[in-house]
Amino acid sequence: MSTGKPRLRFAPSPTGYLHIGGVRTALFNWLWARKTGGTFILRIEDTDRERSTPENEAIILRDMRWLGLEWDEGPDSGGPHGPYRQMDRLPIYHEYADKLIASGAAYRCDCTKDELDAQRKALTAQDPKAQFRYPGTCRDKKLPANGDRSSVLRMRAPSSGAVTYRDLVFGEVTTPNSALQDAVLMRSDGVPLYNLGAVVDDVTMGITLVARGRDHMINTPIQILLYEALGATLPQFAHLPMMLGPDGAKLSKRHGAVAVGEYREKGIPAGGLLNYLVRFGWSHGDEEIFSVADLVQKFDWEHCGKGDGKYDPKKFAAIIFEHLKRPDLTSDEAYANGVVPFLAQRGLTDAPRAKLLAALPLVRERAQTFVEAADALDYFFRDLPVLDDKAAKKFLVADKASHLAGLRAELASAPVFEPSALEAHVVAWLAGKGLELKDVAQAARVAITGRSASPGLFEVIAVLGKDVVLARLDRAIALVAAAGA
RNA sequence: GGUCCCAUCGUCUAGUGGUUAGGACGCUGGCCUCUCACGCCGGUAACGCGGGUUCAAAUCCCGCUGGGAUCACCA
Repeated sequence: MSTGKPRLRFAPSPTGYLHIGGVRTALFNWLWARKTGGTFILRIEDTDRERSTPENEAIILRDMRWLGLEWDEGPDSGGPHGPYRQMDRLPIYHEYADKLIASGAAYRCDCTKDELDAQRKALTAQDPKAQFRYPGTCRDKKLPANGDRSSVLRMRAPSSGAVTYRDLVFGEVTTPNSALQDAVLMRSDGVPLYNLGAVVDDVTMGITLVARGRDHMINTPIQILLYEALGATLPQFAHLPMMLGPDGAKLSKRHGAVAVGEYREKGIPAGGLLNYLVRFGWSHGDEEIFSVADLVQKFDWEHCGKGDGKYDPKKFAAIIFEHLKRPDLTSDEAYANGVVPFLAQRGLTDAPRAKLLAALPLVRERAQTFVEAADALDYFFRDLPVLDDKAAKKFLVADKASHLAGLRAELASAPVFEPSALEAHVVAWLAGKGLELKDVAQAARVAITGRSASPGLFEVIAVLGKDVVLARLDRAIALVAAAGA
């Protein structure tokens, strides 16, 4: 605050895994903090004790790190405005609750939930369309601030007037106070509810810009009233449109993967995931593909859209593929790091780094995920390729035997083991026999890769090296001979 | 139902009074080719409706319709 630099926060609730909708919110906050040289804070809102777990918190932290959305202040790293876990901040909320009571902005209410539920039920029985609102029973009871623990804290909501604020994406938003009611701010057990916890934390942590999902927009007027009651400086607000499922319903598991962890396990690069998410509600002219560094430079609030969007798996796959194809977005080193765990899953734990880096370029434009890349890379790292039955039956046949033997001899005598030279060498030999490349290519491919589809034959041969290729051809020649016998 | 919000191809979007309404994904026709891909060229497809304002409206205003959010001692 004193530095004048923006302070932003992402405040997930550890009641479940990190959801990609949440990531989008985190990303926008993080981008703005990084672009402006501000501070990005991770705050854990764990006041829902029934559903919050330390395991979920650990998952959120792990996934945020995997995404590269590092925080400057947070529950594990600490910072000058901690603690960063709401259940560790209870005394702060109590202090602010007392301030609100003292100023008359809030009061204690000892109506029980059962009483209120009964009233609600009675009302709806009488008029099904009526909406129950707290009748203000305890408004003027002047219950002691720190007395009976069975009382909740309620805000004294104004019934007239209106709250207007300027949203960075939605513009001016006005809500009449008549729509408000005396909302509960703190439970009878002394744990704050969302509106109180968020406001007190945002005030005490010096948050200058609150960017969150549009589903929170309804809370903003209440929170603004609280800021005013506390005499605190208002932050700016930016609400982000919703990301829905392909059918327009709330994005959920039945639409596919929603947990960040699932994307990692499927071999999705983090940068690609972020690229897809940023395009949800933000644009930069016709540009679609961005590195994280691009985004830090280009992101702004002016070009955030207001309309909700639907998640599109096809578009998602296309953006991911783009990141996987382009070395400027996923460097060879990063690609290698990304694919290594999936090679390990196939038992290929000792793939030599140099060979991996040499083989990668052949696979990039053929793999939509690191999982597919590991599959495409498989035969580079086995002594002998796993032969695909159908491919072998079709192409490793008797009438190819002499071609394979001839190819073996040509490769054995090839002066340079480099793709274009190899191709020229082989094509020349074939031409002498009145043959074309396609007459031997598939048989050779199956012999060398075990499959009927692969990157360019000579590129593969060059990466594998002469000894390996000759050995594989020898095995195939032997197989053909055995089958013919 | 109350309150708030939104509305351009199927999807993500560009567009801020004058454009043949652009791009991307998808779908599709073709080219390239040792297989599979990549790539390249082309096609398909949108301003929800109705009123205004204006010489001129996808762009501004109003209404309608449609969609979403929210109305807990969840966040």
